[in-house]
Parts: sequence; C-alpha cells; structure tokens
Amino acid sequence: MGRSPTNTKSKLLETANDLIWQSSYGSVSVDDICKAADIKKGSFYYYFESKAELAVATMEASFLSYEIEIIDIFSKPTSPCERFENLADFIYQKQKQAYDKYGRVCGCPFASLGSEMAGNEALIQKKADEIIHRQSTIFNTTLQEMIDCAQLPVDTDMQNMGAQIITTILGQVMVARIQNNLVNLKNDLRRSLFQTLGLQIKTSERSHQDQEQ
Amino acid sequence: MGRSPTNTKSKLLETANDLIWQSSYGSVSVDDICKAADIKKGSFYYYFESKAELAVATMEASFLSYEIEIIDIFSKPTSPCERFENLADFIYQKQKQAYDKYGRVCGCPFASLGSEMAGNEALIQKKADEIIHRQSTIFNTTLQEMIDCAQLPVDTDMQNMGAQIITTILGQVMVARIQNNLVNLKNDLRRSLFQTLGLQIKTSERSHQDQEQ
DNA sequence: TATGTATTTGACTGACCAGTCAAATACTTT
DNA sequence: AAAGTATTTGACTGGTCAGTCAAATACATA
Repeated sequence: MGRSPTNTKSKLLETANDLIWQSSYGSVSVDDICKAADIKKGSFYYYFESKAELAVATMEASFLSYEIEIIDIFSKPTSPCERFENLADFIYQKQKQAYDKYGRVCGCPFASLGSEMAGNEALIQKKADEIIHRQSTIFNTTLQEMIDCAQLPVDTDMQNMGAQIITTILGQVMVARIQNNLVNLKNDLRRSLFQTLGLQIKTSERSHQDQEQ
Repeated sequence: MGRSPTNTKSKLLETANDLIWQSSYGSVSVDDICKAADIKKGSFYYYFESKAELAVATMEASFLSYEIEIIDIFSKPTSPCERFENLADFIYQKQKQAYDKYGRVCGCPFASLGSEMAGNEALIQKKADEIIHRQSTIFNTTLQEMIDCAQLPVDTDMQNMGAQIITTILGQVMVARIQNNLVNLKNDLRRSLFQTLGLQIKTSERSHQDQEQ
C-alpha cells in the first residue's frame, strides 16, 4: 500500500549541498533550494523539519560518499607516504573539480558550514565536529603502520596526529577559498602534510614557485 | 560650523565586530547591531552604505588594532623563535579572552567572515585576502633574520613561508571554533608553528596530553 | 541669538524569510 | 476499480530583512 519512494529527498540534499558549498548557509534560503531543485516548499517540509536539519542531513550524506573515497585511498596496498600523497592530490582534484563546476574555489563544505554556524546551530556544530573526528580516525591504521616501520616515533599520539593532519588540510583549503586561488593548495599541500607527519620530503619536490591555477 | 564628531560610527563598528565574531555575518542583522549598540537604523545608513560595507569597515578597524599587537611582538629584541612562541601564546590568549567574554570559542574573525562570504560578497573576500597578506608580511624581517643566522635555508621563499604560517594558525583556530574547544590550540599551536618553520622543538615541550580547557 | 551643517530619529517600504496546512494527486495493493 | 497511504502542491502566515527618507535635533560658529 502507499506510494513508491521518490528521489525528492536526495535531490533536495544534492541541491542544498551545491548551493551552500558555493555560497553559505546564511545566503541560501529554503526557497532558493526548492527553486533550484524544482520542488515545492511543502515537499521540503515533508522531508525536513527545518533548514538546519537539512544542513545536517546534507553534511552526513555528502560526507558518506567522500568518506568512501578517503577510505579507498587508505586501503590501497601502497606505502604510507604514497597514501598521504594521494590524499593531497585527491583533495586538490576535488577543489579543482568544484572550481571548474562553480567558477570559484569552494573550500571544505563541512568546515565552512561548521565554522559559519558553530555559534548558532548546535546540531550543525556537532555534526562538523563529528565529521572531523571520523575523518581523522581513517588515518589510524596507516599511522600505526608508520610507527611499526619506525617512520614515526613509538610514542606518537595517533589521535592527535590525525587531528593535526585534518587541521593542516582544513587550513590550506580554507585559505584557498578566501583567496579564491588553488595555486598554493596545489604546491604546498603535500609538503605541509609531510611536515605535519614529521617526514623528510624529496628535494626535487621542494620547488615553491610553479605558476599555474 | 556643524556639529562635533560623535562615537556613533566606532560604536557600530565595535558592536558589529562582537556580534559577527560570535555568530556569523548571515546570522546578524543590521537591526540586531543597531539594537545592541542602541543606535537607530537611520544613523546606521548615515555612516554605512550597506551591511557588507560595514563588515569590510569592521574587518579593517579590527585588524588595525590587532596588527599593532602582532607588530609589537615581532619588533621586540627577542630571538626569532621566541617571537613565534609569543605569537602562539598571544593567539591562544586572544581566543581565551573571547571564550571568557562570549562563552564560546570564536575563531578568527577575518577568516571566518572571509570564508563565509567569499562566494557572495567580493569586497569582503578581497578584504580578508588582503588581511592575510598584510599579516604574513609582518613576519618578513624575522624570517630574514632566521635566514641570516642559518636557522632557515638561504633559498627560503619568505612570502610563501609567511603564507604557510598564517595557514597553520588559521587551520588550528578554525578547528578550535568548530570543536568549541581550546585544548588542542593550547597544546599544539607552538609545535605546529615550529614544524611549519622546519625547526626542532625542545623535547620538554613535546608533551601532547595536557588536560585543561 | 541667529545661521548653517552634522547627526539622529522614527516611520516607512516591499521583498523575502522559515515554516504551516488542508486539499489534491499519484501510486500500490487488494 | 476501490481503498488506502505516500507524496506533492499552492496558497498562506506573521515576522524579519536591508535599505529609504523627510523631518527633527544638536551643536559650532559668527
């Protein structure tokens, strides 16, 4: 009995993600999202209790697909260093794709939204915090490998190291958004990650001055 | 002829800075600011052409006083390392004060606002970008000293190094805001800065695990 | 005290905001 | 085809938004 499920909800989630990522939570209205998704506002409130709840659901849905890709990188039979290199490249590519699609550097959707609404919407703040934590734990097994093969000191606080890696990435990505420029992200992210991990980098990769967007 | 200047404009700037720093640009209305400053909206638009223009003026005014303190730290006759240590402590203290005053971790007002509005208000994005740049140049003379005394390689790209220092700070401060927690900022900022500078840190200062807000 | 200007006020727009709801519709099952 | 439920719709609310403006007021000068 009843009707089959439709794609209305996921369409709202995707549209909201697109719009909020480009601009911000405060600059995008429920009407904007509905209009862009070609869905009436009554339907919106059939699926979501509030704008804030939609934002949280959007973060979760978006992170779920992002998480899969990160886990994939860190499950490959490559060396720990290569994994972090791949992570840096992956992040740059994601930003590049968004740049090509939206015409501007978009930054990290979770951190931007989390930072914006941390002071007003506890649920959004909590979700952003949770996502940071979930992402940092993905590194654990790889960090353990690095400890095992003496690339990291045995007394390394893995939880803290994971948090530092995330922090390094988020700093670079946020500054790229503010500057609307991907050059530094492209040139410095790998190096910053290695530095955070306390690893030496091949000298051939230390050039600072590539000129390209 | 005419009337003496009043403090209305600066009161609006301070109030706006307070409110936006705590929450966000989008969550604070012109009415909110006027109400908190006990100034009528007509007066607001006597001094500012728009809400966005106020935000830019707020950023400039706020950075001017912040800049003085940073320049002071980097003009003291201390060693380069001590200066960066003092910078880390200063940033933590600022966040602690804001925490005590507003009841939450507030983050970096320039970066939060810049990131929030980068996609919507070009003037705000431009001002945030400018502030990042101005702040990073403050480090130049100190970085040069470090090169001169061989604490940094002679081929160091100072502009890039300055940008990396800012990025490191902004990452940590933003994550502290999202987590609404100053512990990691307190424990890790010094170390992260030293790592960004490529310096070794005294082992006595490497403890990760202080437990205190 | 009179004049001129800088500043302040409050009442006002029209658009937009998040959120509501009863009714209409679509589809699945029997 | 009838019954029942999931979904969609559009019209609605009351409040808030950024921004406007003519009139009132304060003050410095002459």
